[in-house]
Amino acid sequence: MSTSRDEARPTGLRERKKAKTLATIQRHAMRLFAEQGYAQTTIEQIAEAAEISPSTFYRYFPTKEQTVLYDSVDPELFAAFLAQPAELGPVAAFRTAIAGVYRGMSDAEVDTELGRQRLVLTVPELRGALIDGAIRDFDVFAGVVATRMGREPADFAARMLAGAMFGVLVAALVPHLGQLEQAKIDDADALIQRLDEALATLEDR
Amino acid sequence: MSTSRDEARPTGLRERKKAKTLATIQRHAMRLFAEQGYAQTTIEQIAEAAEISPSTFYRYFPTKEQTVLYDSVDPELFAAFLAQPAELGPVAAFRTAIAGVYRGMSDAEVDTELGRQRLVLTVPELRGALIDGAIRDFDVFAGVVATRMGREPADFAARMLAGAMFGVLVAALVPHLGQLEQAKIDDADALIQRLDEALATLEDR
DNA sequence: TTCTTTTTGATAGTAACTACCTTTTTAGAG
DNA sequence: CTCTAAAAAGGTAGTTACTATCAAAAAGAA
Repeated sequence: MSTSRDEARPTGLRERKKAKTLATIQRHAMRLFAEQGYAQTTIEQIAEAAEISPSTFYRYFPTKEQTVLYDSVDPELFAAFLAQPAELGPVAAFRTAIAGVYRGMSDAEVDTELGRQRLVLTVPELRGALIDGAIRDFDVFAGVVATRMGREPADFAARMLAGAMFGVLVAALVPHLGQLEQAKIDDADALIQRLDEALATLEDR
Repeated sequence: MSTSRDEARPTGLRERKKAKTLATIQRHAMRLFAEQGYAQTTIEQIAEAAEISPSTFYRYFPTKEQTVLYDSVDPELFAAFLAQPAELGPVAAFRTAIAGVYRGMSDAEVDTELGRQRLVLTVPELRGALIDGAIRDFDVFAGVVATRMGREPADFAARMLAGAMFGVLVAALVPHLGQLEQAKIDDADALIQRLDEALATLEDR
C-alpha cells in the first residue's frame, strides 16, 4: 500500500531502470540475431552482451521468441484502428490506420521495425508464434470490426471479415516464401502500399 | 540400384513394418496426449509405450509436434480440391472438396481426426506450427487458385483470395478461443457446416 | 551360410526453460 | 544517516527436447 498516490504515475526510478534493461536486452538480442542468426544465438550470449545473468533474462522475457515478438507497433496499430472515425468501414479504417502509424514513425524506427519483420517472417519458429499471438487477439479484433459494422460483437459475418483481413495481410506479408523475391519490402512505402493493396481487394464487393 | 523393378511397387516387407511402426508411435502419442496432456508427455514415455528407443522415435518424427501434425487428411483435401470440375470457382470447389473428403471417411476416422484437431487448436505450440506449415504450402495453393481463375500462377488477386480463404477458415476453426464455447465441433457435420458457411461469406460478391 | 545394407539402440552433449535459494540493491521509515 | 523491508539480480541444479555419433542387430541378396 505505502503511497497511494504513486500508483497513478508509473514513473518511478526503478521502473525506468527496468524499462531500460528490457530495451537493452532486446537491442542486443536483435543485433546478435542479425549477426549470427536466430538459432545460433544462445540466451547466454544475449545475457552476456546485455551484462545481466541468464536468470535475469528470463525475468524480462518468458521465452527467446518473445525477445523478437515483444512489440510496440501492433498495439499502436490497433489503437489507431480504434481511433478512426465511425463512418469508415472496417477495411477502410484499417487501411488508414496502417498508413497513419507508419507515417508517424521516424526513419530509424521504421528501419528497426522492418528488420524485426524480416526476422519474424524468415524464422519458422517466430512466424508460428507471431501468428498464434495474433489469433489470441483475434476475438478482440473481430469484436471491434463487428461494432464498426453496427452488429453485435459475436456476429459471424463480422468475424469472417476480420478473418479475411487477417488472411489477406498474411498472404501479402509472406511473399512467395518458396524462394522468390523476399526483397521488395525494403522501405516502409513499399510495405504500406503492399498491405493497402491487400486490404483493398476486400473492398471491391 | 539392385533391383530396378521393385522401385515401382513400394510394398516390401520392410516398408510395411516401417509404416506400422510409424502408425504405432502416432497412436500411442495421441493416446498419451489425451490422457496426460501434450506438455506432460515426454518422448521417453511415447517411446516406451510404442516399445522402441527414443533414438528410433526421432528417426520417424523430427519433432514432438510432428507426431500430431503429420497428417493424412490435408493432402487428401488438396487432392479433392484439384479434382473438382474446372467450371467451379475456387471457393465453390473448396467447399465441395471439404464436404466430399469428410463424407468419404468412416466414423472412426472422423473421430480420430476431430480429436487431432481439438488437440492442435488447443495447444498453442501446435497451433503455431500447424499454421506455419500451411503458410509453407500457401504458394502452391495460391497457384492452383489462380489457375482455376484463369490467371497466371503469381496473380495478386488470386493470392489475396487464397489468403482470404485461409483466414476465414482459421477464424471459423478457432471459435472464441478466449473462453467461450470450445465445443460445437463435436461431430463432423457441425465442422463441415461451419467451414462451409465460412467460405460462403467469400462468395457473396 | 555369408556378405551387405538397413534399421535400431545406446551414449554423450547442447540449449531452452523451470524451480529454488541466496545475495545485492534500493526505497522509504525512523 | 541508519536501519529495515521489499524488490531485483545472481547462482545452482534439474528436466526435456533435440543432435551427433557409433556400435549392435536384423533383414535381404548372393
